[in-house]
Amino acid sequence: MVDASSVTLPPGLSPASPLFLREDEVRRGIELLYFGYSHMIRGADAILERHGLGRAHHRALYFIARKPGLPVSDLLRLLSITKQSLSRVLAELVARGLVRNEVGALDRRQRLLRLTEAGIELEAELFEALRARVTEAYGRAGQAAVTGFWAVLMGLIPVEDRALVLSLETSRAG
Amino acid sequence: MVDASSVTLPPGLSPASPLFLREDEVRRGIELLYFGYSHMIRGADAILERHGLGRAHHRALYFIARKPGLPVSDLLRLLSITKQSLSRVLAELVARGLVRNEVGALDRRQRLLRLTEAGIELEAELFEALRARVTEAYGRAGQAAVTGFWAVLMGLIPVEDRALVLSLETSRAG
DNA sequence: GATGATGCGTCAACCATGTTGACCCATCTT
DNA sequence: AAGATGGGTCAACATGGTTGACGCATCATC
Repeated sequence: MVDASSVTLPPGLSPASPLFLREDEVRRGIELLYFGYSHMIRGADAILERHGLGRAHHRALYFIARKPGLPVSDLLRLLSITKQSLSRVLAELVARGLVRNEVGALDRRQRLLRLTEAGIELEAELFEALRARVTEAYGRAGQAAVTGFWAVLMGLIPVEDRALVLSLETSRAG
Repeated sequence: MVDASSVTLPPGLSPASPLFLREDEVRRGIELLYFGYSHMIRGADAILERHGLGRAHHRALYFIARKPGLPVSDLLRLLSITKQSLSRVLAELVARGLVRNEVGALDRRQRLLRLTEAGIELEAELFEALRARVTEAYGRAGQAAVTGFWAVLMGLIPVEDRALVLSLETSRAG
């Protein structure tokens, strides 16, 4: 349990009532999730197009940036796609000099993925597009709302998959 | 401003700190949105497959169920796809007897979309799959969290598009 | 009442991104 | 030495999107 102070609501949006498990409230959540997700993702499309890349490339770049040196198998699990599908994306990113491929030190069968300098630069540009939108939404809604946002979303993830998501968190001392 | 009581966090997830606009907190939001959305949507895949339908059909069914009698143009705006793409989906739904097509009363150029009895039944089944997941997440996180969840997501939607989302809300007297 | 704009449907070609299935190689494990 | 695992690759195909061009019925306007 965590104390939440206050949540600022955008105009037209009423707060959850005690009957927040009714069908209408569920549909509202589904719709907001759909539109919110769509718009956030769309925010990077212009940049991607300028570079001749698609959303699949963006997802791969994002996770490689997030976990530099992650093996292909980890990326496969994060993306929930087949290796055939991923290999096409990865091959293009490598060909464009955005991603690099090292042999694993512990297990030489593994291929550890990293962004090149150019890759880091592009991912930063893509991230900035998302960051602008997310911090705007965070800031307007407030700290308490953000905690609630996280809590509901984590609850939508099956328990057995949560460790994977938490594994992305930057470990920080303190 | 709305008072929020308390938010229950899943294990492993810390609440937003006063520094909740930092890069790490933004990335966490992006990731939770990605995984939460993906898993929610995936929850209907088994039903869809049993009926030989895809996610595109699901989206169309969902919005037609939500706004019975909506014109094709509204559905196009909700889905953000081209009419050529939608017409393929719609034609299949009509052929399967899940969606019906009326001529508009005010404007006879419009085609107003409705679910048939079979369509209503299927959509209810699909909705139930999502509802189970969403109410579970809502219930575990708590009412205050849900309000925050909505507030952040609405904030991610560009102001000019929010009316469209709000137009889906069931108007309720009182 | 002709003219133009609008809502919708359709043909065709193409693109992005996913799938299944089969097969191969290098490397790790036992 | 034998088998399991991580990864790459070829090929065929599915899904769901795009652009562009065109046609028709209907509405709105001068």
